[in-house]
Amino acid sequence: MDTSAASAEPERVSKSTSDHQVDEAEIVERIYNAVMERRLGPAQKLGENRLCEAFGVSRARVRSALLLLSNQGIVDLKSNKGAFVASPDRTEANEIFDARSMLEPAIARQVAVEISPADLTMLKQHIVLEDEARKNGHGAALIRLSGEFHVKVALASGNSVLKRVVRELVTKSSLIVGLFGTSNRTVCPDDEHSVILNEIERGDSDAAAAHMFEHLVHIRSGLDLSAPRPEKGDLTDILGRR
Amino acid sequence: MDTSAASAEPERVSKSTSDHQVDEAEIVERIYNAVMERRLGPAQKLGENRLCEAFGVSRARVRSALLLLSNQGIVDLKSNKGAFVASPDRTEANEIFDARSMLEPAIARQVAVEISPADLTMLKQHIVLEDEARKNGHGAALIRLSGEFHVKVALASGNSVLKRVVRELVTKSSLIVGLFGTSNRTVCPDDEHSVILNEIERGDSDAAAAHMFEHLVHIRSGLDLSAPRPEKGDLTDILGRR
DNA sequence: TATCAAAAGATTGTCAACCCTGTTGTTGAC
DNA sequence: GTCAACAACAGGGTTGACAATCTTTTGATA
Repeated sequence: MDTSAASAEPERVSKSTSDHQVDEAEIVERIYNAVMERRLGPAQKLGENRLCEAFGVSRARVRSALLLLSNQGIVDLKSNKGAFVASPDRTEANEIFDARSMLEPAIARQVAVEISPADLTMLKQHIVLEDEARKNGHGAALIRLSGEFHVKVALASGNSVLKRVVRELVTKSSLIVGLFGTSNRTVCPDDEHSVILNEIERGDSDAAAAHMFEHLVHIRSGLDLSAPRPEKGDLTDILGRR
Repeated sequence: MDTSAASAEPERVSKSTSDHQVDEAEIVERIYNAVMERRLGPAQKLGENRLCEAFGVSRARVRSALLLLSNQGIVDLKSNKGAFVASPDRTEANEIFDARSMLEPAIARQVAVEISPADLTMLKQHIVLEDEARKNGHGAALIRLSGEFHVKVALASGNSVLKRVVRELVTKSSLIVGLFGTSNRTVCPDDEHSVILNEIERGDSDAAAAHMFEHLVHIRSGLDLSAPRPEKGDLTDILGRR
């Protein structure tokens, strides 16, 4: 009884106004969010038929979406065996955080130099949302919001390419934290986000970049990459079957 | 992009000698290369049926490949109208080069700090290839190699995530240079690559990062941001079986 | 009882045919 | 002569069935 994927179906309005046929992008989006909120865990199987009835679409569409997700490294597509949520190993975890440590401080610096009032408001509101989620004990939402902050900073750079890349990296980071995280506090420590945002608002680009780097170091330090990966995967994969 | 295709690929000798079933990855690869070598120009139409006969595969496979390319921003997928090679506008061009200016100097710096002898050899050999192509007047090859140098530097970082991102950015840059380039010399000026490589070999990380940044500025300065123009060509000739 | 083998069941991979949308060329009215 | 409506065509979008592969169950045998 998994069904941990988004089970809510969009209103099935006949076809008069906005039927809003679910397309690949939406399926990708939903799975993305499910991963971000940890409702989907690493190595979890994504059967095509399950997804079909979950989203109410045909298999072809599900397969397209899975192919896209595979291309982004969010799911592993094993031939004749099916789709599984990606299960990054230590190497990949390090690669992703190395990449983030290269990119995100530079993005924060640029955003601190020049940010539009609208984007600044957006980020401030995001902090409010985070605080509310933290206060109300909405764990899943907080996890997702913590990741989204980084995406929104990239969005504030006005560079859609950067935003896409960061989004991908952040999503994989969610998987990594789920696999290697040592405590629940490791998601995004305390209120570092608001500190960074303050520096962005002040235009202190050096501080913003430095703290973004620090922030990533903190997240990373909450991981235990020495531990062997928990075996959620298929036993046949682990136990050979060669 | 690679997914797990690097693993076992048993020769599927179905009925003929070297039939070699082509999969999505190969179609993507070929179109990638065609774009890198400018055999495919911006806004060029990629009809599904044409591609089918060009590659000798079914439509479903072509559609999967096009979806992947669309997701990477290499082709535009217009509903009920077909697939077209992407035609980046000024905004996107700036975004891509901004992203490259953020990433690639940082990568060059890291590579200069620590590079394996094997990777160093690989880069040196690449420079040799570039020189040969330049000397022998192999324009298309030189164009592709010029882009590939940047990908190989990312590869030398040992970070497959970075490599993927850079590869995507470089490919789009090929489209941009094809659209906005003012002369043939703008591809990758002179021997800046070998200069950068020397600094990497010397371990002069600051110089390597600075020159990589300069190098990107040079490429960018060779662009003239004005209206794009479409091109033509026969797909079967360009993409025909190798 | 444990092990192996074979068949049944389930899931994925592939393909071909059908349907719908957009385009183009023609015709007829103003 | 110009424009609008309509019909024929081409092309992409969708669906369903079928084939190939893997997993599980079942049964026989040592």
